Amino acid sequence: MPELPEVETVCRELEKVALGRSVEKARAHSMKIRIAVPENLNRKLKNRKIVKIARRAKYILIHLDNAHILVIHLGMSGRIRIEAEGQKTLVKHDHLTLSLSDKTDIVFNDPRRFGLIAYLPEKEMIKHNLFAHLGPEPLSKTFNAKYLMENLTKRKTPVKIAIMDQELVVGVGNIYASEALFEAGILPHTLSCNVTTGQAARLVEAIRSVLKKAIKAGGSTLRDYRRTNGDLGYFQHQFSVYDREGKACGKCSCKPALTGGVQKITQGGRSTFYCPRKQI
DNA sequence: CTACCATCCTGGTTGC
DNA sequence: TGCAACCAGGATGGTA
Repeated sequence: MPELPEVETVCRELEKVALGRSVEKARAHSMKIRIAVPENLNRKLKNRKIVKIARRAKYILIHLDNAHILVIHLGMSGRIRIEAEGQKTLVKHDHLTLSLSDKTDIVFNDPRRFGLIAYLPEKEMIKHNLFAHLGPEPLSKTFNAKYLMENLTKRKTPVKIAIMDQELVVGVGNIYASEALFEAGILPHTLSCNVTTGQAARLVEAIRSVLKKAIKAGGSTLRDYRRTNGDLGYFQHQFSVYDREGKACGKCSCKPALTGGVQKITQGGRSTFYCPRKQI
C-alpha cells in the first residue's frame, strides 16, 4: 500500500509527537505478521528515548538512545495511529502499541499482516537483509538521469517493472510508477533497454515531482491508508491515470467515449494505467 | 539474467 | 440476500 509519500507522511507526523519522548511501555498484541514481532519488545524498548525518526525506502526507522532502531514496514495495509493513551480500546488487527512518556499511544495496525516490525543495532542496518539490496532514494542526488540510464540499459524488463524494483530505486510502488510514467510521457511497456537518454532524464524528474506532490498532499488514500490522526491523504484526487480506466487522463481534452480514455493492463500481476495518446 | 507464478493474509467489491 | 470470485498500495522466493 503505502509507497514513499505515505510512509514519509507518517514519519513526519510521528516525529512531531515522538521525538525526544521515551517509551514507557511496548505491548505486542500479536506476534504473527510477515516477520514475527521481536521477542521481549517491552524489555528492549522500555525507558528508551526516541532520538530520531527517519525513513529509508518504505521503512520507518525509530532511532533509540541505545543505538538501536525499531523498524516498521506498513506492507500493503498497515496503518499507524496516534492517540491519547487509553483513548480507545484495541481494535481488530492492532499488533503493537508503544505508550510514550507523555501519555501518547502509537499503535500499529495491519489487517493483511504483510507489514513487519524489527529491532536491530544501528551499526547492522546497512548490511541487514532488509536494507542491503536497496537502491538510491529517489529524492537524493544519486538518483539522476545518468544513473537511471545506466541501469535501464542493462535490463530487458518493461520500464514500469524496472522502476518498481527497489534495487533500482526505492519508494516507487504501483500507483506512483503509473503516474510518473504518464508525467514523463513514456509507455509503461517500453523495454528498459529501449528507453532513450531524454526519456530517462524526464523519468527521473517525473518520479521526483510526482513523489513530492504526493507528499505535499499527505499521500494517497485508496482504501487502507490513513494519516496518523485517521485523516485521508488526498493525492488520489490528482491522479492522472491511476484507477482512471476509461476516463480522460490528466492532460487529455479528448472524449473518452470516442477514444477509450485511460487504458488498464496487467504487468507482473499488477495493474498499470496509461494514456495511449500522451505516452509513447 | 529474466519472466512468471505463488505466497504471506484479510476485507471490500463485483457479479451471478 | 447469499455466496463465490476477484481484487488490492509490498516483498520474497521458487522455477523454467
